[in-house]
Formats: sequence, structure tokens, C-alpha cells
Amino acid sequence: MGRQPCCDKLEVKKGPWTAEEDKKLISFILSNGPCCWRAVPKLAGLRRCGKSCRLRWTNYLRPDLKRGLLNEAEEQLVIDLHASLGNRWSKIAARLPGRTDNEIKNHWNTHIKKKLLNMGIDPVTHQSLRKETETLSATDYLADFVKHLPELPETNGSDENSCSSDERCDSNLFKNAPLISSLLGDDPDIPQVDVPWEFPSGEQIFDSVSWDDNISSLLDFQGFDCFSDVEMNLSNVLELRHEQ
DNA sequence: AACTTAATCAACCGCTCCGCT
DNA sequence: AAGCGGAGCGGTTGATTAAGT
Repeated sequence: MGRQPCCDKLEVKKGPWTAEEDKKLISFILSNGPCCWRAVPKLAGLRRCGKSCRLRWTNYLRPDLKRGLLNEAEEQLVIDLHASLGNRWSKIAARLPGRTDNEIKNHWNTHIKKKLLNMGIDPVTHQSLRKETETLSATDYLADFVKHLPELPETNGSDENSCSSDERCDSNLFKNAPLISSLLGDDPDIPQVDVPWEFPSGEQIFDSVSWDDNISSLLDFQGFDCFSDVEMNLSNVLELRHEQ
């Protein structure tokens, strides 16, 4: 006797949420509060799994969410927290108001991890990756790096396999390896891995604004131009929430 | 302009945790 | 104490977009 599935998989819709679905969910949650997720889809008139509704609300629709990339301070905080908490994204997210575990996890995997690696820091242990290599000379390090490059097919001297098209021979290969780049630079004896942190120019849509500002921005941002009924409920809900 | 590759992030899946009976 | 069910968590997938050729 197995456990009942959380929802009828034949009946539920999957994939990206439509604006209409978002509207229904927001309207329902604002009127009734986020409770009993299993019942939410039915009560809100959605053909979605309760789990999916919860995720959509907590990760995307919640009015107290910030939008846009994590700023430098937030990123540093994530790194610090990760060093002590590990991959406990929800715990980390709890320390960053307006950020979700999913958002932080994604940001970690796509941005921070790479930055730490570029800085010579192991993103798992937060220890320097260069412990073993920092005593090597630059030449030894370079030799060690090249030795560990993936094996490539033997060349037979023909043009199509010649070095010009070979990744191993492409100087661009080193462009993403700051340590190697620095070794190839002016002062190879002192590897410099001071890679600037890149922040795409995306400005914060929601920076440090109030809950009330956030929700009105949310409604604007989601492009719901027929939201007057929700907005009418909104101030009541907000007042209730703030009183609690 | 067309195609390919890489990057991003919303959403899903399966597991664990925890409260209730 | 054991079993059940709902909620939450973390890992992974896949669609979309951007960048490169």
C-alpha cells in the first residue's frame, strides 16, 4: 500500500505558469492566506499540483520578494553563510530578506561558484585550491596544468587535425583561467588571481522598499491590469499581516 | 542571417522532516 | 511507538535567452 500521490498527475498541468494562473493564485492567497497547499489548486480553480502552487508563490509571486541579481553585500553574505551552513539554501535564504532558497541556489551555481573557482577557492570547502600548487614555480604550475588537460586525439599531420584548430593550442583556452593568464602575464612568479567581480548592469527592480511598495510594484511588474479587485483586498490583507 | 553553444533560472522530482492521530 | 500525510528542502532538468561563429 503506497502513499497517495500529492495530486492526480493526469489532471494537473505542468510547465511555465501563465499570467492567468498567477492571477488566480495571487488572488486566492491574498484572500485566504497561504495555507493547506494541497487544497489550494482546487479552491483557486487551478489545474496545478499543490506543491507547484507553493513553489510558484514562494519563489516568484510572494510580494515581499526582491527582484534582480544579488548585490555585492548579499553575495558576500551568501558566501559567508555557505561556509558555515553548506548547501542549506533555505537556512541561507532565511538570512536574506526577500530572497528565496531557489534563487540563492541558482545564483550560487551560476555565479558565485565560478567566481570562487576563479579566485582559487574551493566552493565546497571554502579553502584555497592552490595549497598544493602555491609552492610550485610558475613554470611547474603551467606544466602541471597542461599535463592535466583532457586527452585529445592523436594528430596525423593533416590540416583538419592540425594545431591551429586544436583547443589545446588555442591561446583563448587560457582566457578563462586567470591563474594561468597571470602566469603568462607580466610577472609569472607571482600569480595574480584578483579577478574583478562582474555584475551585469541589471539594476534592482525592488531594492530596499517596503512591503506595501513591493506589492504594488509586483502588481505593476506582473502586468496585471485588471487587478482592481485584488488591490481592494490588498490593503486589508496587508494591515492584518502587519498587525500579526 | 542562420546556426550553434553557453548561460540562466523557473519548475519539477523525490526525498526527508515533522506534526498529528 | 508507529504510521500517515502535508509541507519543505535540495538536486536536477529543460525551456528560453544571449552570445559567439
